Amino acid sequence: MRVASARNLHGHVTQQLGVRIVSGQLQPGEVLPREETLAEQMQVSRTALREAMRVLSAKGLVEARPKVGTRVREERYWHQLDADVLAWRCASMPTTDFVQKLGQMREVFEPAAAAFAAHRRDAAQLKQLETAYRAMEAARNTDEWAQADLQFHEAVLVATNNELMISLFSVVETALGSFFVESARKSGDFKYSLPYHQQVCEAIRQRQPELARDAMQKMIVDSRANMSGKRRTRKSA
Amino acid sequence: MRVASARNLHGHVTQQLGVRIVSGQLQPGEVLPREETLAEQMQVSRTALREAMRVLSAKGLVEARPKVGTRVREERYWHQLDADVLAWRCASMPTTDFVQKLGQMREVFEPAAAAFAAHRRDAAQLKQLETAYRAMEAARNTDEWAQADLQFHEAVLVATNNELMISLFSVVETALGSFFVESARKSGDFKYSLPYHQQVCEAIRQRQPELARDAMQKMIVDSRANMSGKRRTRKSA
DNA sequence: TCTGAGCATATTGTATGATTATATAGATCG
DNA sequence: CGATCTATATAATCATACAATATGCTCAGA
Repeated sequence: MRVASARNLHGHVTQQLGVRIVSGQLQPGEVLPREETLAEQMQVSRTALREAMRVLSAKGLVEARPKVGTRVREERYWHQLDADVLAWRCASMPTTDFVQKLGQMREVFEPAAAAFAAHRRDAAQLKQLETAYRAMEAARNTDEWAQADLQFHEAVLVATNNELMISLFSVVETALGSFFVESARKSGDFKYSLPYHQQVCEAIRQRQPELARDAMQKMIVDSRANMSGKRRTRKSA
Repeated sequence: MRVASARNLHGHVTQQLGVRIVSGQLQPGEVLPREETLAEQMQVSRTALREAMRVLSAKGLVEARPKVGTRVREERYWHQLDADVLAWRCASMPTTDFVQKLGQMREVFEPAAAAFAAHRRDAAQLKQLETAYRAMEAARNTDEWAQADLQFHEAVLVATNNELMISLFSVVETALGSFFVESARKSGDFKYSLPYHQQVCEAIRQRQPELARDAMQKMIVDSRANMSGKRRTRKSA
């Protein structure tokens, strides 16, 4: 998932202001300094500042009106599923509370996605899935594992043939990504969840939605327990 | 959910270009005319055009690079869960296929949301829910019903205390909204789903997640059958 | 002929100043 | 006291100039 590139100047400005808003440094309701002043403060032209504001406005973070100024909107208007908003939030408040909310999202739609995938997958999508699975089997270290794992889950989502779910996965997974690798690193045996993946893969191959759903469900519950520090149950088949 | 207002000039431009891209009139890979030319074609200044481009770029629809120009990105990069992208899509391709995908999303996360709500709701949130339910009971026509229905489902989502789910609901529901009222209008007895709502409400009140999940699930399945034209089964309690 | 460095060029990126539209608050009139 | 009109601050739009940056071409050298 591409995130607001810092390559351009307005990208920098967008990011800076975005973080300041999402982190709470700029409170909702607060009106920002007028364009000219703020541009001067940030050492950029009004053009760059305005383009940044336009983006923040599109993300629901601010609202600009003539005469009154630009004010920070309340949280309920923020586009919480926007990749940038999510990233800024992860950067500024890495509270376990927020990670749990992301985990809840996964827990909700990944098992459902596995079921849909078992319904609708085509041959090419199954092949992608099996390739990812074999890469997980072959992984020699946590990095290889994490990469293959991500591809596996992405393959499941792609096989749903529902681009809305793919997009949701992409957003949530990117936000959770850093925690996954950390989790894998903490775990002594990083391949402990391989049997679950095998079951999911097999169920999708045989077009058995309920089996796929259950296997995915168990995998996530176990993964969650592992992330929260609890010792996993060793499985070998 | 606020959508790109057409109040501002760049809002108009954003919308026009957005629709042209999402509808396929502008194909992925295609490079747009250079800023100066395009601005002239659309009878706006380069400034307004650029601010629109910046927004479209933030939504993943286009990518601009010096010397090469601005090109339409492939669909997999589009932010499919963006409210505007979704709205443009609904406007340009009202195919049943896409409506089904939206319905799948609902089917996945609304029952889960009901279960979470039963877990985590506080007193105020329950009150909101019950208020919405009574409004549904009291509805005298399809418009009142549709409004109360929306408030009911929103109250369930709010009670999850997970702003990511709230946002997802807000986006999906807005896109589906027009189809709901149409569905209610087509149905002779628009209150046929009231018993399901009662069950959901009661389960959340009693903090019984699984009951809430099941009731919501049944409601959605039934609603879906109704929308696809099949005659509903008359229920009275 | 092939290869790579460097230069020319087209396009977006940034900056600045001026003008217009708009919403708020205050003044004025009934 | 209330409604309407006016003044004004701010964002919105426009026009123009200049800077940065990729791309592709040219041309020297092997």
